[in-house]
Amino acid sequence: MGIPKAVDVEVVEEAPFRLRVPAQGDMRVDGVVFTSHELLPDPAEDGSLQQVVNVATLPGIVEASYAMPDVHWGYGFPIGGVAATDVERGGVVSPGGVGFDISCGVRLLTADLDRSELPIERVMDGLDRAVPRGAGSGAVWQLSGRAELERVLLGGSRYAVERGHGEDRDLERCEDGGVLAGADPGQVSARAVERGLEQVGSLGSGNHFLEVQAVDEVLDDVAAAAFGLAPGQVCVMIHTGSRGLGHQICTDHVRIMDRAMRAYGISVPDRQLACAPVESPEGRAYLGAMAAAANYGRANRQLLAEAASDVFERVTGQRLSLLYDVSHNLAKIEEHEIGGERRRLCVHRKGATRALPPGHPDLPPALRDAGQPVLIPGSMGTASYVLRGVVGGGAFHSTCHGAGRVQSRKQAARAITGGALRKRLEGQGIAVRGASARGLAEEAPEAYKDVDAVVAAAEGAGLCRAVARLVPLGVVKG
DNA sequence: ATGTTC
Repeated sequence: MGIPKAVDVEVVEEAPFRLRVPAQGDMRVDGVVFTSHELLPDPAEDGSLQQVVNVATLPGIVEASYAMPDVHWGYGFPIGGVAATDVERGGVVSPGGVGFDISCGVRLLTADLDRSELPIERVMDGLDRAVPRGAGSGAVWQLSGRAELERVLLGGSRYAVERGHGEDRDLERCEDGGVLAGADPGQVSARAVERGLEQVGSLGSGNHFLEVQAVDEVLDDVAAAAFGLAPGQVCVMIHTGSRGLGHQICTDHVRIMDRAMRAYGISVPDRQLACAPVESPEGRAYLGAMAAAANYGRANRQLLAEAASDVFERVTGQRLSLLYDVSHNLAKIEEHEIGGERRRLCVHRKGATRALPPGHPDLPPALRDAGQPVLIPGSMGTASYVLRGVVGGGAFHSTCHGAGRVQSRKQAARAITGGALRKRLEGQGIAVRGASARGLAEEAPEAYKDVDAVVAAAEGAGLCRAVARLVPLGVVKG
């Protein structure tokens, strides 16, 4: 990824948890980072602040190039970045603004059980057998060919439910009702299809996980009651995305846009920011393929949730109930007010979560008064959070997505062995299943920011409110 | 994140 540029940018702390980088040079808007100086990665080692500056040069960008408190270095755009472009005024879409794991996201399910009555080892043994994971193949579904895969790409979670994996109520609890409109399977390459055929209903590797958790602390009584969360309650959190299919789609369309940019007269300070106007053949092609990958990721989480629910039913007699499913890697066409006018924007959220405020019409009735649940997976062995959107938030109704890395995978693996980490987690009473030693070491908590501090910064910046803090009882890792 | 280097 190269060496970070010596960043010579002015950073003004204009409010608590709000740093501003005034526009200079080719920047069309300011940069705004919702964080403190303490949480901001060291510019000598991490290029994310320079990436916030680079994103501010994109054609059609409005308001600001935003970054969340968990910001760190990514491909082109920072992870934790939010950028919106005005579709009718030459605004671009950039695959790097979504990332390689298109529609990576989180689903949280609740069990009507207290942690004291959960036979955790038996549940974990069941999950160990039921959850396909790791870099290779193995999945809940085996698709017969392109025709069947296209039903997944068009139907997302709804298709999984139609096939008997879940119930209609689940779809109300999914962003966009479980299906992102505008999917165009014709823009998905043969290679992406090939990679996708054998991975629907699989966890993957890296920071993806399935955790059994318990509510440690309720921080907003009213919203927690609306979400069905109580102290001691058992939950299941699933963090995964669109696997090799989404990765291939990103690769394919970065290449297409890299070649097309010149024809549109677009120049960017970093090739990884390859982009095209939303209203161009290349822009539409990417958004159609991206929506297809989003639906694949949603079906993936739906299938894994059903597999986990089957395990809970066998072991405890109780099925799981879906609280919410939301992505943190997506570009969406949304309407927002800019300078007193409703504008159609392409909102890129990369390692950032949509956080709709109470009363928003896109929320289902059961969640409308409380606001959208925002699901924040912590690093392994640490807390996770449920947050909610707030009226008057910021960054086009967005907030953080997780703890955010501070060490590379290589650095983390050098610092601790997988065996030592497993022992430590088990010493903390956390059951670990099926993780490779290397994979475990790469995900060591010390490789991440403190999720409590990240959430405090997101709240302090006024982006969201904390509803509940969850702690892990057992983790299934790829 | 990723058939972890087309």
